[in-house]
Amino acid sequence: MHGRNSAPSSPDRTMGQRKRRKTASAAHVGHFFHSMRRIMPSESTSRPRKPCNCTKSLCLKLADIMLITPISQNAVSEGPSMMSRSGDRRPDRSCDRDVIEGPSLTAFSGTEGDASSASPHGIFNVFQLLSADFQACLDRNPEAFKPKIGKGKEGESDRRHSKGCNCKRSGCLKNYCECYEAKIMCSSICKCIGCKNFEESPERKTLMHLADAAEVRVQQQTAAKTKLSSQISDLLTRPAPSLSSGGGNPAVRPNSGLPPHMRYQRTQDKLDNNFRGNPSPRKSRVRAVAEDQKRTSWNEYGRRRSGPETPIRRDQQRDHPPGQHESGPGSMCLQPGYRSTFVTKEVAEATCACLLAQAEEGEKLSKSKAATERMILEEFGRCLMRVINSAGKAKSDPCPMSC
DNA sequence: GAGTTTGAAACT
DNA sequence: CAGTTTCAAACTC
Ligand SMILES: [Zn+2]
Ligand SMILES: [Zn+2]
Ligand SMILES: [Zn+2]
Ligand SMILES: [Zn+2]
Repeated sequence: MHGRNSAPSSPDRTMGQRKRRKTASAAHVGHFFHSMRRIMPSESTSRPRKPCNCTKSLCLKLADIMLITPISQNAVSEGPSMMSRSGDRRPDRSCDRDVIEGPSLTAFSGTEGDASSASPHGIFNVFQLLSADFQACLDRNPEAFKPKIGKGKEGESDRRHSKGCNCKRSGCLKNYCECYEAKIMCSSICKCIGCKNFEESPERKTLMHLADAAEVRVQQQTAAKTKLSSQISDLLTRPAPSLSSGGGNPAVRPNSGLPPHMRYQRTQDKLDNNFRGNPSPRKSRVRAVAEDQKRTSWNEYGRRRSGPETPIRRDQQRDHPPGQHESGPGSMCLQPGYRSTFVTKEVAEATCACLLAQAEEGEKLSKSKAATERMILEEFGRCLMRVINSAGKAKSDPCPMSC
């Protein structure tokens, strides 16, 4: 049935008559092995491969099949049924691209040794219950199970494409190129035209640098987001601090463990300062802040906050030593001309509206001043969370606030 | 998401 | 071997 085939260059056409001429090719096999890697997680770090989307290529789609049916139940007589489609076309290369990194044959052959030494027929013995399509594949191409690119694990010299690429228009610097996709240089066996994928290629170096920079950027972004999230959740879970000197539990130190710009008392100072120009003793402070916001543009607001008549308090002086920018902490989006990617003017306004709503709510419910301020701060924390989540999704939603 | 580009493999 | 066809993935907008 699977006797050694003649030359690979002379395909056997007799078998095609009985069961639709479709050939399980090296492409199929590559797909097959990567499918098996998902099923048999013998490898330490075998990231799952995305299943292919072949529809017309006679791809066997073993990823799906094997996940449903145990290998032992894939009767050999049912070979044709394993074919995904009944077309009469050749297999496609796409699945073959999966084989670039090379499957770990030891996982299937049960033999020790590296992948390159595993014999195709050893593999075949393990899976002899598989369909005749695989037998045909092996017969047709004894090299089918050999990875195109040596894994080069510790040894690195064998990291080269077994056949070389034939790129003509990609410069071998896009993933169209199998060499580039495998993160290796093109070699002398490549027949590419206009290749820029060699060690000294300036284009290649530029590309590598860009990729590295992008990677660093992503890492920094992730780290910053994580840190900010933890800080905010810390704030939200903190017990309500006392605002007045005699009010709270003396054992609690509300400011401990928070960076200066997030300490509660400091924030309270900001509220006070924001409001200092309009000191109506009758109104509650939060109410006055709200009214201030209502009739003041954001630019004016920001400018006025740092106006000349602002009384400088001692703790503010600590935060803003001479020479530092005059804008208060957390007010970036309020600075004239500053444009934040995520804290846009709309976001800032929406945030203030949310805070105002909390202020009014607190007043309506006759809450204490401390309780109302606490509500406002917690609302602020929720607003920040929304901004952070919105930024994480990197959507272009102009206003992540939903209040 | 739709449309285009690309190169491997099958085929002639 | 070269040229063509076919295909799904990579890429672009
Ligand atoms: Zn496929
Ligand atoms: Zn190439
Ligand atoms: Zn190459
Ligand atoms: Zn090349």
